[in-house]
Amino acid sequence: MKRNTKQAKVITEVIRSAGRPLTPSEIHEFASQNISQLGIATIYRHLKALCESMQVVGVDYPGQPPRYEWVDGKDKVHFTCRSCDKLYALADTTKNTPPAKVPKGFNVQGFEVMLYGMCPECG
Amino acid sequence: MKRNTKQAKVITEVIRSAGRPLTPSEIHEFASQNISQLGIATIYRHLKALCESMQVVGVDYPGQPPRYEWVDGKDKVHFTCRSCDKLYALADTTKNTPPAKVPKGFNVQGFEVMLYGMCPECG
DNA sequence: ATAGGTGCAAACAGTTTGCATGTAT
DNA sequence: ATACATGCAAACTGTTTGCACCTAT
Repeated sequence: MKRNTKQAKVITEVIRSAGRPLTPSEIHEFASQNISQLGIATIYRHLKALCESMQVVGVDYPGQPPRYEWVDGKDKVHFTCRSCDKLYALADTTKNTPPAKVPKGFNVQGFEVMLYGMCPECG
Repeated sequence: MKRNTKQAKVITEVIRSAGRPLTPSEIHEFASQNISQLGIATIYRHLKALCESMQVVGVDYPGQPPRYEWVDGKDKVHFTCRSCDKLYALADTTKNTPPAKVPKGFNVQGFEVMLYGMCPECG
């Protein structure tokens, strides 16, 4: 994706300004407010490219659709509410230290933490 | 799934003895060695039931197919190799303490850690 | 005997791909 | 001018469902 097209700008901006991980169809929905006729395939093509260039990262949780969020080097901790299924990005309080010891031979380059429980709204 | 059928026994045993998270088609493949004609739908039906009864848990990682593993109260830390894509279940060395602080109002009931990097075979 | 489980095939949802058209460079 | 991106629709993959048959209770 080397060209600075209208679609590229809008899709990137939607993900960057969301503040939380979005599903492909959420991204499509939001970006469509600026570009009618926007095809869902274009979303997937940009997501793939953005993931490969490490600007966007996927966040998966069993039983939920895959989501994607902008990488700012901070949000590696997520919280899923067991009641309302909302997914929150929390500040990384672990200071880039992997929160677990690993056996010899494993070389840890990055990590992700998923917490689950009850969010403030669900109590 | 209240009945103790041949399929239930084999599927449960495959997951329990695998020692690592398996994809639905891996489970199907292994269980088919004992039961020919085993339908993939039966795998999905049992996986759903086992997840609901908390005996099995899903492990998702972006870009990879969903996997399922037996819950033994220990394996909450996983390691994905960026080179060969194998997924390892590591011993939980965090002693059930969530490896991150959360804002007020969030009630953490459980957590999962995903590490990624190079495994001994690739590294 | 009967409620529940199974296999099969069809339906479904999410994602990817082929192709003709459009557009940034 | 040309190589790349887009929209559309068709193809594909993984998962779920409807239904007739089977089996553990």
